[in-house]
Amino acid sequence: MDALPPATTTRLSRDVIVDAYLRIADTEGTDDITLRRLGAELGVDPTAVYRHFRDKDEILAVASDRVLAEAAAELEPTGSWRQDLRALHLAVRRAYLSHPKAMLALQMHPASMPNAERLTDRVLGLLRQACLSDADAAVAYEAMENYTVGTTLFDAGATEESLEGWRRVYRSARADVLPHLVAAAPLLYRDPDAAFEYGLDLMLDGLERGAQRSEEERREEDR
Amino acid sequence: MDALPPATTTRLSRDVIVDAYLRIADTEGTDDITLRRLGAELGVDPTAVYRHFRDKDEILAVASDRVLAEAAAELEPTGSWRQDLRALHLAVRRAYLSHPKAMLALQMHPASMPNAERLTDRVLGLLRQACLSDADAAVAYEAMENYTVGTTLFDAGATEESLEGWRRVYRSARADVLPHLVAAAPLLYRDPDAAFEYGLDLMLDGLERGAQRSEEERREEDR
DNA sequence: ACCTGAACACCGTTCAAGT
DNA sequence: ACCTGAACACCGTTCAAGT
Repeated sequence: MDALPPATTTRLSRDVIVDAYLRIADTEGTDDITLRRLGAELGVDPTAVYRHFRDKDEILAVASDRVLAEAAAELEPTGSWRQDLRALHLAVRRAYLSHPKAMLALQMHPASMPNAERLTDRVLGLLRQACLSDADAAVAYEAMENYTVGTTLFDAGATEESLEGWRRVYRSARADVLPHLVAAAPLLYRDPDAAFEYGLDLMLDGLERGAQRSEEERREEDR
Repeated sequence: MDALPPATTTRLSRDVIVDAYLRIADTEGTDDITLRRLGAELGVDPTAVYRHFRDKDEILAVASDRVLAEAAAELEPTGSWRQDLRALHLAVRRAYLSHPKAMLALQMHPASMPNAERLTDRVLGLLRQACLSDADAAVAYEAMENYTVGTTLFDAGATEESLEGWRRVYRSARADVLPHLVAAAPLLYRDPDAAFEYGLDLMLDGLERGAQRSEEERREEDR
């Protein structure tokens, strides 16, 4: 047998670095982490990570793929494409809410990320189940993904103060020229999750309507 | 008559600064502009703008409001809430595509921006026209706004290379485990505008379905 | 083969000094 | 009252040097 390297010596590796990044994000409540902070957590020079990753974005992208694995693990197919699409996008939203910066890096830098790809494959499969053509499924995937990612990145950046700030600004607008705005002010930004689900259901309604039409056309042809 | 200051002496002002910012953005094709670049354009020390704005974000927010004014000017109400909502969000998307960084600043820092408020008021009015309750109109506004802003900010950051990068990554996935992904690869990200419109129409379909239901319920009560 | 550490090229922003 | 300019406190990243 060859002599193994001492097990206690935790040497740097991609996994160790990503672990540290996620650990800081979880304990510190933000995933906007500098390489200097990451180096301190690892007890290593801030620039040491460049031996294992091309740049900072690559660290974030790999971290986000691991977060998506946890999101995917919660999901159990029900057989209803509508329910499954809904649950999947809610899970993705939760992942993005906890690690927005990491997700943004993944989105912007194309790379083979196994868990992200598995989720994308599932969405495309569910859209096909909803009677969409291949071309429509691709476009619908883009629309739903952009909706989920975009909305959630904003919600992750918002604070209770900033939301209250908008309500205050709108409330003090001139009611004679902007009546709808002033009336809606107290109702706005009360529950970002509810707003997200409302929009998601709107899109699912639209898809269902399309699916029903396809169904009708098929019966039309049959008789 | 009082003596006027010499008209040729273009002194710094909020308008002059915002003008310069938009001029650089338009000629340079990006609105990610440093204060040093802005100072050079104005022929002034980079820090001089702090006499007129609290910070950089305030400059961007004011600039974005002016861009929204141009977007709003194109719009002519047709009487159909669906058509008007559609045209409005397409116009907002165009504004965000040309000045994404500025729009992000507006979104994140609550402030009274007249043109942004006018557009918000119009959206809320159109949603009420679609038979939505005040509470639903507020939530639907949030959903549509987040969809438009989020999607467009991503599209603004994407390049033909990054989109092609995603297609390549997906194409080279294992077809036996991710069949939908591999099949969809050549169809994806072909036309971001089309994907945006597809998702927007999906949401409008959902709203119309809700409007029809409200209509039916009213007739139900009548008899 | 892997990590260190000084250094670089940028940022936005502050503040005392000028006029 | 308004602008200057040096300086500060940060970034991500490079690269020659160490071991």
